[in-house]
Amino acid sequence: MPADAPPAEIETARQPRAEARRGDLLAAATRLFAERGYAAAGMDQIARAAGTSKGGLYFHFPTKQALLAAVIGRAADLLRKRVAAAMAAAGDDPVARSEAALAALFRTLAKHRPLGRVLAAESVAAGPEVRERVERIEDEFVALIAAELRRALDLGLTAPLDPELAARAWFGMVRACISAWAGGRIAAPPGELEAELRRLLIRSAGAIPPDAMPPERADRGGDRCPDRP
Amino acid sequence: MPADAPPAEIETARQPRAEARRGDLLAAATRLFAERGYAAAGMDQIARAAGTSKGGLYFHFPTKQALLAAVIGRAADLLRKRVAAAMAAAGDDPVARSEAALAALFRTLAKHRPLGRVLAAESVAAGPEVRERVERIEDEFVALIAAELRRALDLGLTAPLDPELAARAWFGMVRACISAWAGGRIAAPPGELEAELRRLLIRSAGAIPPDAMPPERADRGGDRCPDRP
DNA sequence: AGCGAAACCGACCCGCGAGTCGGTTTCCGC
DNA sequence: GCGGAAACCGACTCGCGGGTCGGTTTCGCT
Repeated sequence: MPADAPPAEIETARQPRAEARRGDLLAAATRLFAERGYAAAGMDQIARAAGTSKGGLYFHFPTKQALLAAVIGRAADLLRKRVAAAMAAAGDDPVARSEAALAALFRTLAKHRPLGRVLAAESVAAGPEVRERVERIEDEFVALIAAELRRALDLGLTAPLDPELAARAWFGMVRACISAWAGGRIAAPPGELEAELRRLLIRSAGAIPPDAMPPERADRGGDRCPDRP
Repeated sequence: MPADAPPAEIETARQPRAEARRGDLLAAATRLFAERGYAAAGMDQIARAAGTSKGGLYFHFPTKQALLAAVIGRAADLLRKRVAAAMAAAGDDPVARSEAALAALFRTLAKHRPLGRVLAAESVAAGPEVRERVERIEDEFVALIAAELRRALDLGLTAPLDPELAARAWFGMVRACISAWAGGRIAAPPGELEAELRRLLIRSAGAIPPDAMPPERADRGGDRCPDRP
C-alpha cells in the first residue's frame, strides 16, 4: 500500500452535532447517488433525506463534487480498514492473505450495497477528476493483492501467472458478482456465493490453498496443475 | 439466447444520407457519453461533433434517452453478432465455445473502447429503465456462457462449479481487464493480455483445454484438480 | 422543371437544480 | 445569562441544457 494514499479524512475539530450531521449527509448522499445517479440526485433531495436543509448541506460541503469526493473518500477508508484488518489476521501465507483481502472486500461491499454502485458507476458522471480518483483507489487494492500474488508466485504456490493482471481479474470477478447479487440477479445467499467465488479464485491461480498444504514443504506447487501440458 | 431479445434494430427505409448521419450521430454520442458521461454530454455538443445541428439530431432521435438507448442497442447488436460468429466457428466443444465467446467479447470491447465505458457506467446515470436494459444485455451474455459451462460440467470437462456464477465472474474478469487496459493502466499488449486472461479463465474452471484432451476420452476431467482434498 | 416529402438548421423557450445570502437558532466559554 | 461563533435555514438567483418550431435546403420522382 503506497504512502501516496490520501490522508484518510481531514477531521477538523467540530462540534459533535456537526460531525453527526456530516455523517447523516454522507449516508444520504451515498444512498441517493447510488439509487438515482449523481446527476439525478439533487442537493435539495439529499439534504431533505438527511433531515436537514440545502443551506445546512452547503455548510458542510462547498460543492456537489466535494460531496461526492467525500462519499468516495469515506468508502475508500472503510474498505482500506477492513482489508488491512483481514490481511493482518490471515497470517503470513500470501495465498491466505489474498483470499482474506478479497473476502473482506466482498463482505464489505455486500454489507453496504450502495457503496459499490457509487464506486463503480458514478466515477464518469462527475467529471474526470473524480474518475481518476476512483481509478486510483481501485489500483491501490489491485496493487495490494498483486503484491501477495507475486510473493506466492515466488514461493511456488501458484501456477505461472502475471500477478498484476490476475489481481485485476480477481477484483473484477468480485465486483461483477457483488453487483449482480446486489441487483437480485443471483439467487444464492452471500455465504455460498463467497465460498464458490473463493474456489474460482484459487483455481484460477492454480494455487494450493494453505489449509491443504502437505506437512512437508511443497517446493513447486504450481506444477500440480500445469496450464498447457 | 432467449427469443425475447429486442428485434435488433428497426431499420425503416430511409434515404441513404440519413442513415449515414444516423451512424455519425451514434458514433459521436458513443464517444461523448464515454468521455464526459451521460449528463455532461450536451445534445448540442453531440450534434456539433457529428457535423450537424441540434435540430438534425432531434430529427433522428426524439429524446436524449432514446439516443442513449440507440447507442446501447447498437453496441449490443455488434457484440451479439461477433460472439455468435466466434462461437459458431469454435465447433462443438463447450470449453472451446466459452473461450471463443469471451475472446470475441474481449476483442470487440478492446477495439471499440468507448463502447465498454458506456455499457459499464452510463446505465445508472440515465434512469432505471436504461439501467435495466443494460443489465438485461449483460445477463444475456452471461446466460450464453453459463449454458456452455453447464454442458462442459455435464461432460466432466470442468471441476464442479456453479455455471451461472462462473460465467458472471468470467464476464467481470474480462470487463475489469479491458477497462484497465483501455485506461492505460495495464502495459501489456492486447494479445498477451488476452492469452493470460484465457489461462486464468480456463484454470478457474479447472477445465481441460480442448487442444490438450488426451486421445482416449477423459471421463472426469474435473478430478484432475480437486478443489478441497 | 417542379412538386412534395424527407432531412436539416439554429434561434428561442423554459424548467430545473446548483449555488448564494441574509437571517435565525444552537451551543460553548466566561 | 450573555456575547459570539458555529450550525443551520429556505427563499431567491441565474445559467445551462433539453426540447420546440418555423423556416430552409436537399432529394426522389415523374
